Amino acid sequence: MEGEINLKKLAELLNISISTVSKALRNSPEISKETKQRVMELAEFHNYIPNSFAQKLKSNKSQTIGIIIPEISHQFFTHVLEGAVAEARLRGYNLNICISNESLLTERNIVNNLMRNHVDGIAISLSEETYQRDEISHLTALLDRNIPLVLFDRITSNLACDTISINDSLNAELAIYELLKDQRKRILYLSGIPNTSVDEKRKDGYFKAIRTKHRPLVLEMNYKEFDAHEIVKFIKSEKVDAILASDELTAVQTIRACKIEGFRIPDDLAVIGFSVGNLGKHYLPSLSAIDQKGAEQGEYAIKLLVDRIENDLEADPINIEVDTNIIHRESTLNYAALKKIN
Amino acid sequence: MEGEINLKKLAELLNISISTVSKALRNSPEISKETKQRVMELAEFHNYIPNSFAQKLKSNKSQTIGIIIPEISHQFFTHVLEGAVAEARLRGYNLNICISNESLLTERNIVNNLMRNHVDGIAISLSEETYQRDEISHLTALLDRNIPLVLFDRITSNLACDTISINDSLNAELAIYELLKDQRKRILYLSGIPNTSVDEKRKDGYFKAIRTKHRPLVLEMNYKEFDAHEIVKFIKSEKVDAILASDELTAVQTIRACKIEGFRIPDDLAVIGFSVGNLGKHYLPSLSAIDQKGAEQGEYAIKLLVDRIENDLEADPINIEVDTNIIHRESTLNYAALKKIN
DNA sequence: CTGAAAGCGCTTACAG
DNA sequence: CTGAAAGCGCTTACAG
Repeated sequence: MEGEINLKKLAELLNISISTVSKALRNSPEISKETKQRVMELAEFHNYIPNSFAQKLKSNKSQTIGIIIPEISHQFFTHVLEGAVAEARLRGYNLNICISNESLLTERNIVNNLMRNHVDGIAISLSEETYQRDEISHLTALLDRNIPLVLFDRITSNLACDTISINDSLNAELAIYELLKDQRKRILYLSGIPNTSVDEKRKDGYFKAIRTKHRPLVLEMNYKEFDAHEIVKFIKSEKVDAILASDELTAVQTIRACKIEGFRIPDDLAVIGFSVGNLGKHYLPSLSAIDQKGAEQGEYAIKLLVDRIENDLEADPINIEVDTNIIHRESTLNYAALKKIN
Repeated sequence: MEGEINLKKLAELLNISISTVSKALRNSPEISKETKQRVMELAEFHNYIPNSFAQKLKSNKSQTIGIIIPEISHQFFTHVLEGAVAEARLRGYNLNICISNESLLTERNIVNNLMRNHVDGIAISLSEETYQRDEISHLTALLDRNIPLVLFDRITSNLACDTISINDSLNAELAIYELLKDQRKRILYLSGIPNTSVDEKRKDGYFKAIRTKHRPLVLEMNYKEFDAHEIVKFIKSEKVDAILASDELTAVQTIRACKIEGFRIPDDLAVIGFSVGNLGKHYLPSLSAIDQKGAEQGEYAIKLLVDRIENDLEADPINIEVDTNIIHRESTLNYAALKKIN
């Protein structure tokens, strides 16, 4: 046998037509039992795999969904992938996982590439650069071509498409209320992922909650350029006694810096961060955190997309808000209480 | 304009033949400058994107590489992805990222799917189940079809294909020598990822180094079912004074459990773990670790694969061992020394 | 320099 | 129940 086995070769070997082989393999009711069996057996024997390019060319459907995440350092996005992978398998779609590395150019190239590959739909969490520059023509191009698009987590309201997110603003607000209830008076919002929709919303929620009570304190410091010295200086000079951090990496790096300086967590300084991952879960003290429901966001993104693809939805964009909650852990309990728990 | 734009429609609009349009777009020297320009302009105007299915059907090349990782909780594998993504982009290949979730069945489905999609090559780190049951027929099937295959990190010698790895055994050995030099006498090898090639090799290295000096101590405990109580009990009863952990999650969970029990790290207990990620880097104490060079492994895997695909290599399998080293951090230094460093 | 024709490997409406 | 034929959208050897 030279080259790959295909329908033509199977047909020749069986002395029947290509059409019959094709129909037999697809278990068409047109074909007799005996023929089907002969065909199936030979196909099995030769390990026949249909050429998907030919099938896709014919059907013009790729049975593939593209998912674009902006980065992969925060475990949140790996949770999203886990949810998306599971749901895609369930629904019988391939998942094409892409990473934009927070770059608009890369994101654009990815989208073009996915279009060239005729994906049936795309789920995306916007890159920092895309959001900051509000350059979304590569995404409107998708909508123009009627390719279903779902934004998750890092979204924008400038696109008429489905979205999945948590209520970032409300969750920040609730976190601040908890800290206020604990008599914290100098509460800092520490922004480690500037230029993202979620950061802005979290900041908004913080402002809303804090304004009635105290003067707001905001510090912006990208988690990639975390400066332990600067953060400690700020906390000391502003007498910060609690922090709401925009993300897990920022929260944990802050706890570390402060513990080295002799701060007791949570006694001297309480910390809550957005996102639950291994980093915060296993830290000592473990990090109190707002669960962003990564797996659910990934799962719902695929669900929505498949429903759109298969035309099970109304035309109007759907905006899903995933329910969430605060996980209370050691970084907001005091050690006395902790002793009793463990 | 109804439906998608394609060569035929462009040709009609321009009143020239499909062949000429095709050649013009591929910038063929056969075509005149003027024609090329007319074609390019119209294509641009209509946002023409060639149908990749048709192109791939014709060329029988997908320009795509599949990469399969077993899980995504350990940051090591996200490092691999980062390296692979960058190298694939550089070489002009698409990367199809897949996750087997440590399941043989899933891994097999992924491989079949990648085959159906005619990927030009596959890079894989074996799932736990695949390795444990030594069920590799889905991978030999690739070799039978002359589809280039590269194993990375979690490899097996039962496949005649290229491999990328670090010297797990030697690195474990060296780590133990360091602990011995520090006068540690009761050194435990803590295995959090049982049934993987890397775990076995690390254990081998541990045995090799420890045997001449002390009685070996091995404890197997999957990182997913980490039991703080049990580990502490073991450490106390065996008077363990140092640990080599097979992975970062296991190492960090152990440090946490022991610190809560009052152990001073590293004074009472020194810890080294395989793999460098944010978890160990930001911990307090930060985790001394063997760098598994995730990004390099991903990068080399793609490099090798592309070289194979483009026939730039000899037939014999190539086994690359990536150089690595121990990152000395706080979990193996004592705090007095640490004070001076910071 | 341009174009007609064959072919990549499938699927399916149609004929028998 | 089986098969001949057209077509999915490209590329390219060949003819002019």
